[in-house]
This record gives sequence, structure tokens and C-alpha cells, in this order.
Amino acid sequence: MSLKHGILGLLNYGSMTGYELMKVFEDSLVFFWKAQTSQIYRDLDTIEKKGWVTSEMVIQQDKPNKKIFTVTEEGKSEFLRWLNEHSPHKTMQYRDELTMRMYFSAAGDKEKLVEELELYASLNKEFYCRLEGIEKTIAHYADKVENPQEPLYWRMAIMRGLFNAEGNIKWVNACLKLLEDERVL
Amino acid sequence: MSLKHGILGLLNYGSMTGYELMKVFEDSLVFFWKAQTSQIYRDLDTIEKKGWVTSEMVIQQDKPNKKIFTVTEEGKSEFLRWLNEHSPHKTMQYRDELTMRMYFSAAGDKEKLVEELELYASLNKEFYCRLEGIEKTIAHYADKVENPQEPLYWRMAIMRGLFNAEGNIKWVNACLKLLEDERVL
DNA sequence: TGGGTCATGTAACCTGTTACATGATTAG
DNA sequence: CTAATCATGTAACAGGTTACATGACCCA
Repeated sequence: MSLKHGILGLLNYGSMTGYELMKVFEDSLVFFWKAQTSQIYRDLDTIEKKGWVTSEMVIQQDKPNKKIFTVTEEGKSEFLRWLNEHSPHKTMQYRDELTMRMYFSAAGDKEKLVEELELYASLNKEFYCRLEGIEKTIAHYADKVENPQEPLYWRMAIMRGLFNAEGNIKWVNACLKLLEDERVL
Repeated sequence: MSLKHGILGLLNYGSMTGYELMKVFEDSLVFFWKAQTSQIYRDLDTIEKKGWVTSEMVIQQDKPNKKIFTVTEEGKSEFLRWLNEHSPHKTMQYRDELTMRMYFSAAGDKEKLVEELELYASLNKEFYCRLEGIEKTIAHYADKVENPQEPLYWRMAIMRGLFNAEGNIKWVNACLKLLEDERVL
């Protein structure tokens, strides 16, 4: 459940081609949802068959032809159904490969683990800064959407990324300290 | 990439049946990896075909027969390969449905969102307490494993869950405050 | 007599990943 | 000249989910 609903959500802002969706995902949603181009096209196909979107072919001269997708009423109500269905239990049962690797790491190479943790922390710092940058650009988009409350929700989504990154960095520091202490003994 | 490696990791502690693996997942790894029984059996099958494990059928009278799985040398080296391969980039490109829902929630029902956030926070508190409980039982298992460093790594895995839950709760509080402020205006 | 534990799975499905393929225009 | 941008996808695979199926023993 979800790339499809992300697509529906974006098409609510306006009709788009698969290519444009791909870019919006890359520019704005990549922070919490990484979408493959191949999957976008496949899912567009699927949701068109389900009747959630319709498409219109536009023939162009200079550029390749394109296919513009528009949400239908069914699509809108499916989107709202998804949006209002709350399922935090599902969110809780997450999978995290890094935690699993940590769990088993007594058997592994400690040098590599330390390197990995350090890299992970620096990626999180980078991520944190990028998100802060994006937060600042929100105001810029604010007057382009109908609903004036939109930016508030975007900000809360971004905040989740910030809290998360912060937690990851703290965790790495705590781990590095423990690993260091243990090396001294 | 991963339930298979989790299974290999557990079989390193000792040979087990699919049923026992299922219980260990449920008791100890469920905090960072939720495994379906059906998938455990299917993956055991797959990794047996790959030569990472072998199985031995044990006929029992009072109870149903069982199939005990043991890691092979290939399995052990595949496990180590996975353990030492570090890929924090992959860990970064995560997907989070709750963030996506938040992002689009200007279009949704605010009451339901608040309810969901409150439930999410309480689930995280519960989770936090459960993890603390588990952390305390680590000492108990400590002398059952060969490598005395094992518990340190378990503790770090658990810590990740704790930091995470803490971050989630803080995020919910920040969001509830923002939503409250906005309602007052 | 009903529910829990022991113990095994199959089948269909959904979602995401990887690798590949095409081909024109435009800006540096 | 070459790299980026525009614009479309297909095929095969890997990993996880849902729903179902079987059957005996033991304890309250």
C-alpha cells in the first residue's frame, strides 16, 4: 500500500506525466519515499485500469510525446480512504537491517562496523541539513496551493525526518562510545 | 536481502526447527524484524537449496515430526559476507507511510489524524517499556552464548529501538502542539 | 469441550529492485 | 562533441503479506 497513493496525492495537486511525477518524488518526497521510475510507470498503468486515473496522450513535435494523467472521482475517494484510515500498528512493525546487523555484530569485523556507523552518522547529518534547506523553501510554494494549511503538514512531515536523523546520530554516538570503552578494557 | 540472513544468524547460535525460529523472531527480534511463519518456512527451503543450511528430519511419537536445520560452512561464510558488507546508503532510503500520510494530511480529517498520532505515541511508549524490559533480561542470556561480547551488541540494537521510540514520541508531541496552535487561530 | 501448544506448510498476491532499451533535442 | 533533459517503458526477480489447511496432544 503506497506508491499508488503517493501518486494519487500528487495528482491531486494537478495533472502530470509519469516523468513529472518521477521528478516530484525525487525533489520533494525522496526524504520519506524513494520511488523507482519503472514502478511509477507500472503503477500508473495499474491505477488507470482500476479507474483511479485517466490519461490523455499529447503529441509533441520537438519533444517525445507524453501521457498526462488525471485523477478521477474514484481516485480521489480512494485517496481519502487511504488518508483517513489509520494504522499505526503497521507503522510499528518495522524492519531495520542495520539494527539486525548490529544485533549479530559480535561475530563480525569491529573496524568495519565502526566505519559503517561513522558513515551512517555523516549521512544523517547531511540529510538533516538538506531537510532544513527544504523546510526553508516551503514558504515559496505556499501560495501555489489552494489550501493554506498545506505547508503546515509538509513541515510536520519534514520534522519527522529531522527527529529521526537526530535520533540516529545520537544512537551512533552512544554506540561508538560503548565500542570505544570496550576496546580499552 | 534479509530474513534469510536473520535465520542464518540465529542458526549460528544452534540448530533449530522452523517453529523454534519463528518463536525466537517473535520473542527477541520482533523489535526490528517482523517475520511471517510462511516466509520462514519458504526461506528455509530456499537457503537449503542454496546449500546454506542442511536439515534433518526427527520422527517423534507424541508430537508432530520436526525438521532441524543446521548452518553449513557456506551458510556461515554467506552470513559473514552479509554482516561485514556495509551499506548505510540503503538504510537511508527508507519508506515511511506515516510521513507520507502526514505530508498529504491537509486534505484529510484532522480529528482522525490527532487520534492516530495519540495512538502512535502510546504504542511507542509501550514499545519503549517492552524494550527496557528486554534489556534487563540480557544478562540472563549472557552466559548461554560463547562470545562474551554478544550482549553488548544486543544492547546496542535495543538502544536503537529506544532512541527511535523516543524520537517518535517527541515528534508526535511537536505535531500535536502545532495542530493545537493552529486550531486556536 | 474448547483453547493453546507443537509442527508443518502451500498458493496467490502485492510491492519494490535491477537491469535493460530507445531516441530526439539542446546547452556548454 | 558530449552530456543532460525529455519521455517512454519491459522483463525478470526478490522479498513480504494474506489467507488457508492439517492434526494430535494437553490442560482447565
